[in-house]
Amino acid sequence: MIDIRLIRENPELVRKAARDKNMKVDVDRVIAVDARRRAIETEYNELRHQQHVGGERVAKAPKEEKAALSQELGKLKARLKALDEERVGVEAELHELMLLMPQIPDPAVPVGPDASGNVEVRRVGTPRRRDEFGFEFRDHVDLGLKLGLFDLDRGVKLAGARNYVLRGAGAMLHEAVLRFAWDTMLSKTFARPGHAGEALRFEPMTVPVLVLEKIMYGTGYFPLGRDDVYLAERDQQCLVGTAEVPVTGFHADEILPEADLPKLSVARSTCFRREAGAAGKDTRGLYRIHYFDKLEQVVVCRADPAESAYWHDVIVRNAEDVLAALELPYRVLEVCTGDMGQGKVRMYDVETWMPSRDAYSETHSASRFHDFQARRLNLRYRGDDGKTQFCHTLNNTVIASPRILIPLIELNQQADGSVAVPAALRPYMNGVERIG
RNA sequence: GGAGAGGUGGCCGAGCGGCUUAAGGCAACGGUUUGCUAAACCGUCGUACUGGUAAUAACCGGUACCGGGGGUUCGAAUCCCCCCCUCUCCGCCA
Repeated sequence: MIDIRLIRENPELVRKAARDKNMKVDVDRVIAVDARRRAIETEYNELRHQQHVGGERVAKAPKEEKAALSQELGKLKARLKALDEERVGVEAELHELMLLMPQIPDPAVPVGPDASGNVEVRRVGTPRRRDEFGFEFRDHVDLGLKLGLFDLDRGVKLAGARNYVLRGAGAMLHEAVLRFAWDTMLSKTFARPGHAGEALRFEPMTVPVLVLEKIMYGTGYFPLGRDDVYLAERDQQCLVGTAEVPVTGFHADEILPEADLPKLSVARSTCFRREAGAAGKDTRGLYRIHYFDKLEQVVVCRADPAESAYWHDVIVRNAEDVLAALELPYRVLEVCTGDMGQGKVRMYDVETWMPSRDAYSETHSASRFHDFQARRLNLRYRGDDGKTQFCHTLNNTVIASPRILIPLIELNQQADGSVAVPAALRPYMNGVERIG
């Protein structure tokens, strides 16, 4: 959500944001509905005031005058009721329209139509192409099936297309990667800009993966992303596509003391995605699947763009540290306006090299929202000056598996068909150095 | 799932049709007193929208909000209906 005042005072800014983000929004309609809403409210308030004043007169009037006065006031009721009914309709329309308004991207974000407009920021590690292995390259599907790391057919039998079962060393590798990511996150300390002495840590937490719709709206996944979400309609709950949703929503409808900020949280969850718009795309293997596990980092901080930017760098770096420790080549991309999504101010994707795809492919996504989610979630803090403000929110993947197993398996394959376990993961694999 | 009790401001807790934004207490903040701390005393002490003087500052006023929604009434925190949540007991269960 953006501030309605921004639309009233600077509609062109919002129109441009929508254009740049490839979104269709009706700014004029918002302005008109908002004006009507305020007119209704003014009249309604005025009539209610009359009613209150009149009501007091009834209470104090001599008995014989009460009936006449009451009857007189009764005339207000019809108008008030009509006004109230119109207000409900107008507010509902305004709310619906506001849910569609784009967050204004940072001026530094490259303007572009889609993923083709994304800009590479840096590249770390050396990608290895399939013909550079010195033996016959196998992709993760071949390797995984041969080594018994997962079972795709039975995953489909159990749950339909894009489902799978990790087994044996594959299941262990999955857990190892996640547990390694936990430990990496929890071993670090952080300080706010200008507070060098601080030793803030990410707080580990578990969260519900089945949440109420309001949290989906609050984090910006509804209404526009609804098609990609599994619904448990009987209970009016939704399966989350990321722990970002419950973690960011954790303090919804609260006013936090400024001293409690920033809130640094990290949570693992299973993530459920319908992949509604992706029919026929990435159908091979473990790349695009309906469920996976992900460790997610979330930051809730003061409404300060500079601090927000600072934490954005921090969470990108955290992800990079994990990839570097796993010895995986990756690049960081600045995502352009057309590819960044409704609520985001700025966004970086991290793409890890996957030889089978002959490309860097998305494994992480780091987003900065400013107060977009906080407004929807009603997530505020009370500043040291006593004023309440909406927080800023950010999030990034720490690790998502099994997608990350694709480069991990493929890049560590040996001539004999076995897969070497990177040193960082061996402690989490009971010391196993080689699978197969 | 069944039966009962209950949901009021940061917390505790009165109110049970008008004079209640809501007593009282605690916490918090400002001040007086004070060698310091404490105590005592005085004051402040919700959120949002909105009107006026006015700068989105300050002040004065209005409206909404006593779990959520609807109803009765000139008027509802207070009465009625539906829903949600919490607690206790019973049942079931990892």
